[in-house]
Amino acid sequence: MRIAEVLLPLAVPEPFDYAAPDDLALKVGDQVVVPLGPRLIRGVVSALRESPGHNRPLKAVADVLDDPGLPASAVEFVQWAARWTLSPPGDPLGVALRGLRAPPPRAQVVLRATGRAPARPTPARQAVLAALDGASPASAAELARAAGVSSGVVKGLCEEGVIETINVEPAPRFTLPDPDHAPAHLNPSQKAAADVLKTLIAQGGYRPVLLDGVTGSGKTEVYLEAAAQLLGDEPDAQVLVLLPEIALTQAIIARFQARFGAAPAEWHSAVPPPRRRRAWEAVASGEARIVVGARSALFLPFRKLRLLVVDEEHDSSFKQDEGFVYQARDLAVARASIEGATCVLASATPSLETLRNAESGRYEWLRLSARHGSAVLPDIQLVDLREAPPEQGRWLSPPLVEAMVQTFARHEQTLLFLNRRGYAPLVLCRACGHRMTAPDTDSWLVEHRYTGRLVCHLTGFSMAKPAVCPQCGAKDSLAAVGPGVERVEEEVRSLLPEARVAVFSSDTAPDGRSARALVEAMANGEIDVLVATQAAAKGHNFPKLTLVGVVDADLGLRGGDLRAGERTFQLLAQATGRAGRKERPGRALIQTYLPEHPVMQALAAGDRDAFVAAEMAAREDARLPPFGRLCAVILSSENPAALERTAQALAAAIPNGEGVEVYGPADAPLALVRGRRRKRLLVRADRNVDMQAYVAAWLARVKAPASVRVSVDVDPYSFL
DNA sequence: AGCACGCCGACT
DNA sequence: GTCGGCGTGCTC
Repeated sequence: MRIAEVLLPLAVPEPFDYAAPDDLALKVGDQVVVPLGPRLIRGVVSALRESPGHNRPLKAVADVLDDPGLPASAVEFVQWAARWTLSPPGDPLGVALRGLRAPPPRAQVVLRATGRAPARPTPARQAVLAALDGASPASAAELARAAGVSSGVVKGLCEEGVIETINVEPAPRFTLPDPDHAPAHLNPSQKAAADVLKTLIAQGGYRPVLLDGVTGSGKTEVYLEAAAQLLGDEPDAQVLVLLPEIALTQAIIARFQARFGAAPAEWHSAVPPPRRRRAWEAVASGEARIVVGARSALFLPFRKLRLLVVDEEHDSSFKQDEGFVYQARDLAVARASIEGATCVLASATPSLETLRNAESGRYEWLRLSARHGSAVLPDIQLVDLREAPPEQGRWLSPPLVEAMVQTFARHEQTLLFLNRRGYAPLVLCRACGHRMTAPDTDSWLVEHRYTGRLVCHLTGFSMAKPAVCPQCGAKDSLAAVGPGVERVEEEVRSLLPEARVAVFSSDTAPDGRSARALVEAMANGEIDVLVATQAAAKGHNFPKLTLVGVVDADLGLRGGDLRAGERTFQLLAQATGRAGRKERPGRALIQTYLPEHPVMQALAAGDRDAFVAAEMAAREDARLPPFGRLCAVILSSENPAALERTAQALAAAIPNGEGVEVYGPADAPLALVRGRRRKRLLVRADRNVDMQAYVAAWLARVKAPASVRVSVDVDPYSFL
């Protein structure tokens, strides 16, 4: 008999077997309805096999759905992703089917004038016709509101035949990109890279490529031209561009629109569900040729994916840290391999993992040298805060203040970078030393002065700032400790009272529109000093910006995270790269207590290679990524005793294996989150070890009680 | 994810 | 004496 293996969007560890009735003519990727216990649920056929018999009675597949199926390669990718992340296949399957949850957009109706004159042209009726001129309202109520009359007036006009409703095509179709619409003029360095890339794409098959070039060297044009050549040669080919943040999609979509005369499909969580469904179907049918999106776009049902670009590949936002935990950059390489596509990883400061692959020759390495146009890299200086400390209660050192004053006098702009939202990261009682923390958590509450509240940045909890210390009851004893962007803004206002100062953080620019408004104000010179978190560090171009001040360069280095140095280098290189992009030379001042640290030395020298060499040597010594691999096993429970017992049981069951060590159990750095205690074990494995198999075998030995949650994070980035 | 089965508190 | 609380476990 014929057996269908069916993936279900549930937390079950493997596909379930069902009898495949011959009359359904099933194939891999079909969406089917299957019985599960007492109910019927949707699933996707992952394999079909012929079997002489079966070990137990099988239920039969109930039906095939009309919805488009997943291409076989997408099914393979879903299963690969599940194995890689040690997750039930239902997790990636759920992501892959997410676009189908919403109904498709309904046919739209608009009102328009028929041209017939109303029998009695009252003022109200004339107002309606005036409001209709040039507008296309979707309902009588909307038109009535626009005209300032009651909807009865509109209704009367409809009945008289003065206004009619017509059906229009739902959302605009995906227009085909035109590869010859507006070709870019590439400089010699870009052209050389684009030519290699075009050759690789034309050869076909899986090809991983690192596109490596400093900020402003024009990486986007390079992959745009490569995509143009591909779409010219193979009109049915598909291109996916993955971006680390939703905020960056608009800019890239505009670039594609300008280059190809057609907007690409957009895919991320902020796209309304009906439009997402249309995009999903357009990708499945092959109608959408270019997709720009965030990490989950990786799971779309491409028919013929030939080019996959991961832009800003080093960005830690590609790591999904909640729910289904995955690193989209790594999965992108896997998807490209399954699809036989070219995979371009682009960055000015590539991750050490990617650089290692490029150095070893596993990835093609394309380097862009020159900065675009006449711009030069900024002159970068370290400010040793031990020698030039700020005044008591201030955060800007005399050299930085001096530079800001001069810059302001020349009517040029300053960007002060501090990756810390709010006014102060810690509120503590001067009388008893009590630290304000979120309930059931160890994490500090951050003071926000704009809103007068204390906020937990991890859980979103917030409360009004209390008048007395909740611990000892002392009055007016709560002191703000340390700086956030709001506090630096306050300092700038007192230093430069005439300057126009603004703050750019996820608080002042919570959505794309307000972020764009701030970026535009800055670009138009309406702001003299911008105090910003990392929200403004990437992707924006400010021609009149000539001074970048990094308020606390050591911030990212505290906390003992494996990638602290790497991340700090990337972020600061990015932030200092903002200065002097047009003809004016830029300057960057980096405040640090650790001027001799390799990260700071490399930044000051503008020498990425020196930093990478030092960091690589240290990682190799410790056999840490990219020379080894890590996997975190995190236990959490509301019951401390059960947590402790499970941790001990797991520790006792650690299998022996060559080239693998397990550290812990230890309290997780944030040991208490939402009332749950957390413990962590960390696996380190050599690269030639099948780490996933090792961890799976280990966890299978121990049966954790339901009160203890066990979660696995392959290649962890956050050590919280 | 549902949905059932299972042992302990306030009701007709 | 029952109705029902949601902890635990199973679904091909």
